[in-house]
Amino acid sequence: MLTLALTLALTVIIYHIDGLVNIQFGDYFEGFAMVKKRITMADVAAAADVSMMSVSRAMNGREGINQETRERILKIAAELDYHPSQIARGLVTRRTTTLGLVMPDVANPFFAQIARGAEDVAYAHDYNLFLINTAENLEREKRALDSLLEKDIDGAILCSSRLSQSEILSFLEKLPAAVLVNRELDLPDMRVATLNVNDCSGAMIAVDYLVAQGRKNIAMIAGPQTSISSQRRLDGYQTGLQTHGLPFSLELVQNCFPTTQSGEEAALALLKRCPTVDAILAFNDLVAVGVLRACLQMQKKVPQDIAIIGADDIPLAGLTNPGLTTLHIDLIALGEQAMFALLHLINAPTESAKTIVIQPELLIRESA
Amino acid sequence: MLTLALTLALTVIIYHIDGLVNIQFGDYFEGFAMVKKRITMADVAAAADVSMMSVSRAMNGREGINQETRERILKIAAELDYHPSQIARGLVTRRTTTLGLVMPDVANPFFAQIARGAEDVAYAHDYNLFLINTAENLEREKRALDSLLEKDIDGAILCSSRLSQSEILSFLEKLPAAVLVNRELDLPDMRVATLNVNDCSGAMIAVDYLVAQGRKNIAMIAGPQTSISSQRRLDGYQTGLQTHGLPFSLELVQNCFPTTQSGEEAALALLKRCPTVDAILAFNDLVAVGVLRACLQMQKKVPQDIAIIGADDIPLAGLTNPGLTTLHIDLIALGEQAMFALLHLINAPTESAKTIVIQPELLIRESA
DNA sequence: TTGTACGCGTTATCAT
DNA sequence: ATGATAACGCGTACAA
Repeated sequence: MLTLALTLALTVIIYHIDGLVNIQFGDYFEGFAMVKKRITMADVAAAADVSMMSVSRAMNGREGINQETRERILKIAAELDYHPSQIARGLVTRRTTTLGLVMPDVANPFFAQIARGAEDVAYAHDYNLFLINTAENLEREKRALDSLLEKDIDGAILCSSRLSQSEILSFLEKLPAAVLVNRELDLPDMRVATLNVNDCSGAMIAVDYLVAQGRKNIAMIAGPQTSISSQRRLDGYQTGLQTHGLPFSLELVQNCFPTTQSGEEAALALLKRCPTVDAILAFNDLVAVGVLRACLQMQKKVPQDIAIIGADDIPLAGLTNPGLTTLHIDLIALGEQAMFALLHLINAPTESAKTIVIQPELLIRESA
Repeated sequence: MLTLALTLALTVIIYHIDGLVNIQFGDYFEGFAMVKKRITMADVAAAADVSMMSVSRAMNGREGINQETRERILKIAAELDYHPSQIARGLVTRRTTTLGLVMPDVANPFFAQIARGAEDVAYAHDYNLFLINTAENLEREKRALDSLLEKDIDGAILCSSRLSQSEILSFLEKLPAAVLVNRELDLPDMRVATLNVNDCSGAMIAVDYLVAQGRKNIAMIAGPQTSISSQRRLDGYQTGLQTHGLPFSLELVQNCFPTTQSGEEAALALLKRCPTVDAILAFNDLVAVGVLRACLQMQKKVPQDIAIIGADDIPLAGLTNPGLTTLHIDLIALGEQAMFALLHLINAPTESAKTIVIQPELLIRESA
């Protein structure tokens, strides 16, 4: 009964294959649901009474076809609502106009902004983007990368990858192109660009500023010890202290996870351990907000008693009270740049690896 | 010279096709870079001295193959690091284990959280997710959906789609399954589930609470007029006022874009127009933060002079000072639920459309 | 300018 | 249990 009722609405196309008459229904079943049949190049060719090659040439804007026939074919294709199967095309061309975007967590505004910028540029160039969350989980990252490879992506952007150098390399060698964000490459590869924030310099600038403001007891809430950018910021912090003849002590450094919650706990611990601290450099803005809350709890006025400087300038940084002084980088632009670099590698291969470094700028609000 | 140097490192595989001897290099060039050759099923079959069908059966865990041979093939496949081409498989099976996630803006924490939840579940079920940003641009949304269709996705989640009902329907009929978030469907379809927040009820609850707190002049900063959820919240707001015998006036409603900036401007305009307002219902938390800033500017104490209630409970809501009282919904869980619903539609088709409604709960912090 | 034959890597069908 | 062959929808190479 069901079948009958549905069948009535079907269009029937009759065409010849190998001398046989084939009757094909316009729609087919998928589970209990009816999916509109996909129009193929053969359908268009039949309707336009030309060969599939002419349709192919017309659709892809290739040479070697009469302008009239091209327009006629295009018109018919549009009428039939024909959309070429990228998957069939990919099988033969080995290009899928599909890219991978791999990051620890899209819910983290830092990465969300990057994703936004990257997707915008990808869209503008007719590429689709696979979103992968690794959740900082190494196994998950590896499995996800394999799945991308199985889908024949043309390239990928890896953000803050946890993979070892050799794991990264073995992934990259199966890919036409890739961009590494927040990660460096030991062995330069002409198919791989790297894009890093100059965290070290940023931290030094922050220390300079704090010293100029008369701060003498500058502490740091660092990120996870595995985080490359945290290591670089710690470096800059130490160097900054040295430059100004300030003593460095491990007591002044507290690690935490890159969350507000964890930042708050770390700051609380730090402030109890070193009550004389008058400035705190935070791993990033999320952590800085945690520090802000800790100060509030400890009845420390910001910036009077304690100055706070964050990093990244996520939107949240401009919304706290007091507003967060932070090391600004344009994250959406960063995402765009990463995608530009990737597309460039894919479409106009260079001879040497590109190394992009982004310089953060101190954005002074109220917290320092 | 270059070619020569590289050629030395290549593995050479010789096999027979149609009686011809074919020599194929282990790697090939893509631009100037060398991509490791993809191992195919034929390679594995040759290495294991079986037919491709046996390899297929072994890899897919199908019946009809000797346990010993299966294990032998699997071992060889692993040694060769063989990964089946999902794209070739998709061409024949019409299933790509690929889904679409369409939203206005991943950089908006509301959607970022949903994306996070959805990706987690998709990953757990071995699906890959295409991320699409529409930027609230109708043309872009349509083009992006077409590109997804061309890539043969198995299904999609559409968040806050701007498409007309007929446009949505014509998209859906080409898809095996879909989930609509923040959007309803006129015509029930067994391949489509809808997932909506009960915004109307949420707004009513908020009004109830404000009235119970003694507020008498409750205004609303609504979202864009095209936003369905804004319309629903406005509905609840009006009904709530009526229930308590409070007068409704268009003067008390101000529309804005769903950003903090725009919310701030709208609140400023509203407060100048109606200085006696003692409570504001905001379209969402982003807007509510804008309202908070406007109050700060106008020297109005929150919640003493003015109470503010937001919506969605994005992470930011818990970080402002004062903390934002808001209509809480678990956004990550929402994303998970949407993805569960989609996978269910794909793998276990139901007979009737599923309509999921999420009930927000008032989360009282300090702003009201 | 247009068309034919074939292959991309896999699964389905039907033999054996 | 295993294999040969034909699709899937398209582009490339070459022929007409």
